[in-house]
Amino acid sequence: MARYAFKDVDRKWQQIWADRGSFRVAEDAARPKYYVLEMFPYPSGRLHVGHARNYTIGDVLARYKRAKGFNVLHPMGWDAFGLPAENAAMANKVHPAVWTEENIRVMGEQLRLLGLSYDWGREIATCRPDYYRHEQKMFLDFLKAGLAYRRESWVNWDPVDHTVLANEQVIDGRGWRTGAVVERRKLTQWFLRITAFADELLAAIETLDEWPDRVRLMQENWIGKSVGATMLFDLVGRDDRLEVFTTRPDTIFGASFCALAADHPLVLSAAEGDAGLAAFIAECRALGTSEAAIETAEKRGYDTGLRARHPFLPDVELPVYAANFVLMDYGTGAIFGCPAHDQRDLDFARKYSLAVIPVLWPQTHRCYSDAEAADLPESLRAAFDGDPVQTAADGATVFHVGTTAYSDTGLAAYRYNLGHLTDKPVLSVAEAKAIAIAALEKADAGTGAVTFRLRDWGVSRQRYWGCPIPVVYRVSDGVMVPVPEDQLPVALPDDVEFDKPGNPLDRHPTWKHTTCPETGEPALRETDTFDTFVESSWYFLRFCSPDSDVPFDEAATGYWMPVDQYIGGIEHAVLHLLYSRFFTRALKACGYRVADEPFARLMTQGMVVHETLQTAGGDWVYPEETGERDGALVRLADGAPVTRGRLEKMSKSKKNVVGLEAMVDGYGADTVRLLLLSDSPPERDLEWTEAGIEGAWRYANRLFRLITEPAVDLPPPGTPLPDGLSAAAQSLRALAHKTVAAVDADFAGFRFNRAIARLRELTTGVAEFAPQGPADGWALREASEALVRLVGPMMPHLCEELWQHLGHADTLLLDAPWPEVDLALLAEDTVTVAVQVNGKLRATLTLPRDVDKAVAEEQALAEDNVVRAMAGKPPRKVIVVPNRIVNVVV
RNA sequence: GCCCCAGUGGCGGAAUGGUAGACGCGACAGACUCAAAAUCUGUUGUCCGCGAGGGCGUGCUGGUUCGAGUCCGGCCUGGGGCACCA
Repeated sequence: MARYAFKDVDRKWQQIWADRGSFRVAEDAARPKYYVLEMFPYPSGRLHVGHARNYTIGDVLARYKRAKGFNVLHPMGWDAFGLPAENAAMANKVHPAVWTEENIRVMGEQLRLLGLSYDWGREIATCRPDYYRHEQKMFLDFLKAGLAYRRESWVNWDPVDHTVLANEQVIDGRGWRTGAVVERRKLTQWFLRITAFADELLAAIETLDEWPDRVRLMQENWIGKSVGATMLFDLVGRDDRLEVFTTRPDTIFGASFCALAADHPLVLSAAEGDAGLAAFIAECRALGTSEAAIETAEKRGYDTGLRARHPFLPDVELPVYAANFVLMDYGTGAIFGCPAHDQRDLDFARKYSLAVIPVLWPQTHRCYSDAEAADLPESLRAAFDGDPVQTAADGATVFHVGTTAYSDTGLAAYRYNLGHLTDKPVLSVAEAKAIAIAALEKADAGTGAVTFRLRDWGVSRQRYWGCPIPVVYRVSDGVMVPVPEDQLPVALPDDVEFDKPGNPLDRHPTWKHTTCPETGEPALRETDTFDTFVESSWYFLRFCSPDSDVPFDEAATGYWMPVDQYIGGIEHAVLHLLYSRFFTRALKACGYRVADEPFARLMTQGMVVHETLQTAGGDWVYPEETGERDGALVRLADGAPVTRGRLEKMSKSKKNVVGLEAMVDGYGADTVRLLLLSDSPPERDLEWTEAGIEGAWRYANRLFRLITEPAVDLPPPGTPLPDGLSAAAQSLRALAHKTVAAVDADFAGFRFNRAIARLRELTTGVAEFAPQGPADGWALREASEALVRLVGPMMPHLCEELWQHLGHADTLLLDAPWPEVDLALLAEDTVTVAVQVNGKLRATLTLPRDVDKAVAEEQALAEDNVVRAMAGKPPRKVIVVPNRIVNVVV
């Protein structure tokens, strides 16, 4: 049995592509361009099959577009700065640069094993000075344009290591290395002014109509535009006023308290005379900086003793709480609480026994206050806890807020006609908001306002392995001075130690000591480095002109940009993609010529997941550490029983990684590629299984044998269509042409799994084809070539080999055009029509295409099974959908 | 807590509102073989029936429709994101 020698074949064609420079590209105004980009990887170590999925999808598209006549740019590089390199440095005493470059080397070799059509001449690594010096230049431009600035901001602080922790390094509120309770601490940090573009970034989402809806929605929510009002409350016994932001100014008459972030200046000053409050603030700070941690914590507050006067009801004084659920970064860091109409406020009010005052309710209902509700039967009161709207025993509809807030927006009855601000008893919430805002403005107690959830992008990191921020601080007066462009790059020093915690740049004996470029006086360098998202916010521009002396050559980006198809994980749906969209706009504001939107089309692929193995104690176990004993799976080292756990994303920590190299070594690149494309639609997670790779391997061999052992001698390539094709040959032609059309559509829509299913059907069609006469070899060649050409983007090595086998000695499959579809072969003469009785299938009919409706109806009603199902009743109605279905309603 | 996504045979999945389960995996039976592997052929949602055929079936539950896996409402379960992981 002939097997395909994948090792030789893979090596042979990779060598030929490399020798011919097949994947080198340059701008060519005569041809349409297509820029395919997969999110570049962090060089973490070895590639596993999960990485390979992303690149395989991109490669299929790149090869497909090339066959369709496009000038395809398909580059690859390394997102090479980041925390893991420093962790490795601490754990293994290896320099981050050495560790990273070694990983790049190994992963580059592994990527090459897959036969990906990259223009490797454009490879970039963001940790190299010839990349990051351009980033420093752009930062200086941002600084000049006012798009970069410094202010104080909170970080997670490990009090034992004296180091800043990433959210990832905070586990259950404790530092991952020291186990010490993490604090929030304020540092002066650099920010990029992404909020300057908040409205623009939000509005332009509408133009991204080739992005997945859910990514667009996530970005919208992230930017989080809220229209509402800022309000000013007089503070009892003080001169200053409290400013709060609200999206529901119409509920001001239901206010029963104010709540401030624990770090609000008013809280901090109140804490000076209140040890309990100071302790409360400390507790809030121990929650860390992540929103998830803050929002999932039990809602708690502390009465500051301050009292805020209601802007419209001078007699009403609201208690002012410090609260752990109010975020200092959002709005003004202060809210008023209206418990009846906000669930979180209600939970808080019930906990601290604050008033719950409904101000609006469904217009036809009777509203009960807490006091009135107390007299109601227990059953009805309990019902209000789930839903404020209930039917009383006498049939009346009543309204009372128990433990569920009423936050519907629509037409509503407003208590006191919104405090006599209007004559109308019934208003829409939108009208009521406008009335409340007008009244606030008239009373000089507030104004309409828009707030965004989006915050400016904090880019300072107190770490070594990142791009240095190119500014210095003069020692004499502390003035910040940008490093002049001609002194770039500010390069990282090589001689650093990781034996102590904290930022090695800050500890370095000499690096930070320099002179002021303006005065020559002693100065200290900024020792913070950039967030690694800064590098990935513009790498797609650098790929267009990777050797340019400027950040990017505008002629090159003018030709290649935008990226026509961007491919990456959904985990980047917000940050990376939003930062990149911001970067193009910020660059434009600095005078660079660049399109607003960097990525025209986006596809987010799912993860590759794999079975995990775990002991009862929860230890993850490598498959090779286990064995069978007495019919049970155990860990060989200690005999502990091992169970198959759930499917997880491949990761070192879960010990479920399937190495790419071993799979390519065992089955060849094309078999691995086929499995990654065939088993799931690309957006969904894909389970890697042994059975799956075996199945793909069988197909590779089947295809190899099919083409290398044809049922009949084929005419030479390019022979014109002969006369006298048999009926079997005609139907093989129809199948081939239908498959081309369908695969074309599948590729365009990223339905690779569907395309492969169709190609398997064509494979079966070719295998089962029995030539009837001398002319039939022509149809077999046509179908075989179509099959090889169509499978080619997915299994490029094997198909090049088969293409050669089909007699194409001089031209590569890579450069062969996509097959043309003969539309005349697609139309079928007859169709199968389903016949239903009352929606249930009772028969199928074979009818001429586009037959008259009356004929279809007549034949349907004549079917035995249809007659039986109608049980002698006359048809009340017959629906005929041409070429599809006849539904008889009786 | 907030936001998002997904639930279809034993498994991965297919199905412009129109024949649910394409294609593959697995399983079972058979062919080839001394035997095994590989390969090839057939069967395979489930229940009733000798058969013809029929009942049930796309997480649950209501609705729209001649017709719902698909559209709408209410749930349930699982997964992802939440600003210093990349």
